[in-house]
Amino acid sequence: MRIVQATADDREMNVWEQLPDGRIQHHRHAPEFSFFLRKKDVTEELRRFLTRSSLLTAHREEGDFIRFSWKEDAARKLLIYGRRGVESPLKEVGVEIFEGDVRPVRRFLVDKDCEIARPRRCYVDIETDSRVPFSRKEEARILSIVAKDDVGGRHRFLLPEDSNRAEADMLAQYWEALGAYDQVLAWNGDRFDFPVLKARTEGNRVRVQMARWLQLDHLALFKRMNTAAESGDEKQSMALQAIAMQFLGEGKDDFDASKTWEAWEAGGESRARMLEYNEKDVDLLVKLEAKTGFCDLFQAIAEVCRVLPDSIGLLPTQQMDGFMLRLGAQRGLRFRTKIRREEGDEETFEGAFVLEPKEKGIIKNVHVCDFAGMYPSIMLSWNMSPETRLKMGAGKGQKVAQAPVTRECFDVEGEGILTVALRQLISMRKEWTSKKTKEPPGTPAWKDADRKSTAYKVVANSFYGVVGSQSSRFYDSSVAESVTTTGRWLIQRTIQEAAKRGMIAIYGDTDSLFVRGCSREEFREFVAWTNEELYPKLAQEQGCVENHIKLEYEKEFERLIFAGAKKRYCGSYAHFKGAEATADSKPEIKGLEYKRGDSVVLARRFQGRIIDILCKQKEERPSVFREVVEQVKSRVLQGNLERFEYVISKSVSKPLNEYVQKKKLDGSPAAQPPHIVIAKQLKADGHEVHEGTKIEYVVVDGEDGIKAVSAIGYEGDFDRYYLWENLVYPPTQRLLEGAFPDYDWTVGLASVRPKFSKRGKPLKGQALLLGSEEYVVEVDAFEMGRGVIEQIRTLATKHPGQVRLVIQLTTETGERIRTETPYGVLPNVKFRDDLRGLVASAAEYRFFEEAYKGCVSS
DNA sequence: ACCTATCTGATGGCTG
DNA sequence: CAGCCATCAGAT
Repeated sequence: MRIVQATADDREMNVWEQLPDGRIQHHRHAPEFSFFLRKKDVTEELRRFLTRSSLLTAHREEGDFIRFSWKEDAARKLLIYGRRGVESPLKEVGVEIFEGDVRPVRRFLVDKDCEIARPRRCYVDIETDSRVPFSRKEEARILSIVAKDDVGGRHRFLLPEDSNRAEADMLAQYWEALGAYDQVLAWNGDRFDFPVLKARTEGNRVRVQMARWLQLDHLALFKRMNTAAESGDEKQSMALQAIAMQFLGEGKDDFDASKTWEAWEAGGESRARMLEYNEKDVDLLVKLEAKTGFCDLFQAIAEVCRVLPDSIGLLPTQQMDGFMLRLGAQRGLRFRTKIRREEGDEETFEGAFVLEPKEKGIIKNVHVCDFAGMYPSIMLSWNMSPETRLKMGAGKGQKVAQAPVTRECFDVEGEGILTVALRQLISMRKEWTSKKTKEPPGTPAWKDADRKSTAYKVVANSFYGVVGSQSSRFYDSSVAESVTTTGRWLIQRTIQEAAKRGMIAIYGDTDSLFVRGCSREEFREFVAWTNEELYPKLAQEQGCVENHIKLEYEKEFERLIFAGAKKRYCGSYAHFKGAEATADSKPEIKGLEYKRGDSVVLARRFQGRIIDILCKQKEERPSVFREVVEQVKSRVLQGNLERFEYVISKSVSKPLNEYVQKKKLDGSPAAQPPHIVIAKQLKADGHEVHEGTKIEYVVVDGEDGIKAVSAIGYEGDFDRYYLWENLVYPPTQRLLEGAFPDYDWTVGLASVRPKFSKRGKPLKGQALLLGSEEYVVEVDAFEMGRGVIEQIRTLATKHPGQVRLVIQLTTETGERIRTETPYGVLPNVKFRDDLRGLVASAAEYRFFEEAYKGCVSS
C-alpha cells in the first residue's frame, strides 16, 4: 500500500492511498493508541486490571510482548505518565512500557505493509492585505494565490472584490485546483501561508478537508539541506528573494511587497502587477528545486525512513523513529517510551578530538587522510547499541567489545539493533552507488540512484546524533560518548604510528588528520598499512568481532594557512583523491569569516581577496599583502560604501522574552545583545520576529556612544572606525598573521580611530586652536566621531559662548572648502545627521551636505 | 525537537 | 585605559 498522506485525531484516522493507476483512495480508520508490555511483566492481576477498562479496545500477544490498544490517548497517557498527584499505576508496580508515545499515524505506517508514495507536488505563494501587521496575519484578507508545479501546471487566483464572499469563492477555487496535488510547498509556509490559508478557509466557512495535503515548508527544507554553502553570502539572508539571487542569479522584482493592499485597491494594471509578483515568487520555488533537487532528496529520505514528506518529516528524530520502529517491529523488538524531560536535568558527554594546529606560516605539501564514515563504522565494529551495552560490565566468559576510553562493554554475541540498521543502510547505499555507476551520468535513472545513495548516507550519519539527543527515543549518552571517544582514540593511535615513521601530524579534527613530512607514495603506503594491519589489530584487541574502520587518503594541500586557531584555515590542493589540481581549482576554506553569514560583506570580500592571493596567486611577499590592506583600509575609512557592504546580520535563536536579562553590580539592567535590542523594537512595530529571523543592523557612532540601529530603511551614517577595527580588519589580520607570523600586522592598521591627546595637543590631521577670547576647534569632517564631539562639548561647557567650529573639506576636484560656525549650545550632535545643529543657516547646511558628498579625503 | 568542539564579538567587572 | 577574565550568544 502506497501512502500519500495520513492524519489522526482522537476520534479518527484518515489515510490517503495512492492506487497503482495513480488515483487516490481515502480510508477512514479508528486511531490506535497502544503500548507494549513485556509478557513476563504482565501478571494475571495486571492483565485483569488492564482488561477491565472499557477504554481498552484490544490486547494481543506479539512475540515477547503484549500490545494493549486504547480508544483514546488520554487513557493511555494516564497509565503511562499518571496524573498530577497520582503516580502511573504501571510505574508503581515497576513495569516498563514500550512505545507508549507512538502516535496512531506512525503506528499505522510501522505496522502495516506501507510504502511512502511519491506525492504530486506543487508550490504555492499568497499575497495578503499589507495593512494588517504580521502578528495578526490570520485577519488579513488574501488578495491573490498562485500555485504551480514542476511540469508547467499553473493556477492563479485574484480577489475580484473586497468581500468575504469573494474571498470564500477564491479559496474554494484554489482548493479545487489543489485536488490535482498531494504535497504543497511554500517559503516560510509553516509560519505564514499555511496558517493564513487555514484561518481564512475556516473563517469563511469554505468546506474542504485540508488535512488531505502534505505541507512542507520550503524554507525549512532549504535550511536543512543547504549544508555545503560556498560562502557566507548564501547564509546572510533567508528571504526568498535573497536566496534566489544567490542560487538562480535572479534579481528583485520592482514591486513593493509592503504595498499589496494599495496595489490591489488601485485595480487594473496595478492589481495585475501584484499577481505577476505573486507568480514570480512561485516560479522561484520551482526553479530553486530544479537547481538544488533538495525536495527530491528529501523524498528519498522519507521513503527510506517511512516518514511522510512534510515539515515534521524533516526532523532527524522522526526519521530515525520511522526507520527503527519498523525494523524493530519486523524483529519482534520494541523500544522504550520517550520520556518527558524536565528542564535543567540535561546531561553532557564528551565529544570529538581536535588537534591544535602545530605549525605557522604558509605550510607546504600537507597530506590529509580521514576515516570513512567514522561514527557509523565505530558503532558497527563495536556492535554499539542501547540494548547491547552491558550496564553491569562483562560477565564471566561473555564475549564483549570494549570501548577503549569509556570502558563500556558491548555484547558481541548477537547483533545490536542499531548495528542491524546501520548495516542495512550502508549496504543499501552501496547498492545504489553501484546502480548509479551503471547509468549514464545526468540521466533520470542516474539522478534517482544518486539521490537514493545520498539518502542512505544521510540517514546512517544522523543516527549517532539522534542517539546523543536527549529528546530522542534512542538516547543513550554512554553509547554516544563511547562513539566519540573511540574516535579520539583511533585518531591518537594513528598520530602515534605516523610519528614512528617520521611523519608529523600538524592538525586533525574529529575524523581527519593533516600530515607533513612524507611523500605521496609514503603516505599512501602508511594509509594502506593502517587499514591492513593497525585497525584490524586494534579492533581485535578490544574484542570487536568485525572491523569496519577505514582510513582514506583524501587529498594533499599544496599550501595551507591556519588563521591562528583550530577549525579555521584555507589552502589550495595539490590533488584531490588523486586528481591533480588545476589553476582554477577552488581553494578550500573552513571556518573563516568568508564562510559566515554573520560577518559583514566587506569582511568577507576582503578576506576572500587575501585568500585568493595566498592560495591561487601563491604570493609570498608580505609587502604585496600590505598594499592590498592599505587600499581596503582607505576605502573603508573614506570611500563611498554601499549599505549592503556594512550591514550586520544575526539570527534570533529563541523567543525574545527568553533572553537573560542580566543585572549590573549597581542593580541596573545590563545591555542585551545589539540584535536582540533591535529585534524587540521591530516586533513592537509590528514586524515579523521569531526564532530564526535574521536581524540586519548597522553600527553608528552616536553622540551617546556606539550603538546599533536597524538596517531597515536606514540611510544615515555609520561608524567607519568601528567597522574597520572590529569587523573588517581582524578576520584578515588573523589570516595574515597565520601566513606571515613574523610581520607586524598591527601597527598602523589595527587601531585607526583618532584620539585627542589629553594635554590638548592635536593629533595629526587635526588642529585644536585655543584663542584667548574665543576657542576654535578645527577638525576633519570624517573625524567627527564621538571623541571629537565630546571634546568640543567639554570645551563648550567650560567656556560658554566662546567656542567656534571650523570645518574644512576637500572635494573630489581638490577644492578646499572651509567655514567657521559658532558652536553655541550643542544639541546632540552628529556630523551628518545633526549638521543643522552645527551651522548657522539652512543655506550653510545645504552647502555642507553637498560638500560632504563630494569628499574623497579630509 | 541530531551531537560536541571551537571560535569570535558584545558586554561587564576587575586591576594596575 | 589597556589587559584580562567571565558570560552569553551565534555560527561553523
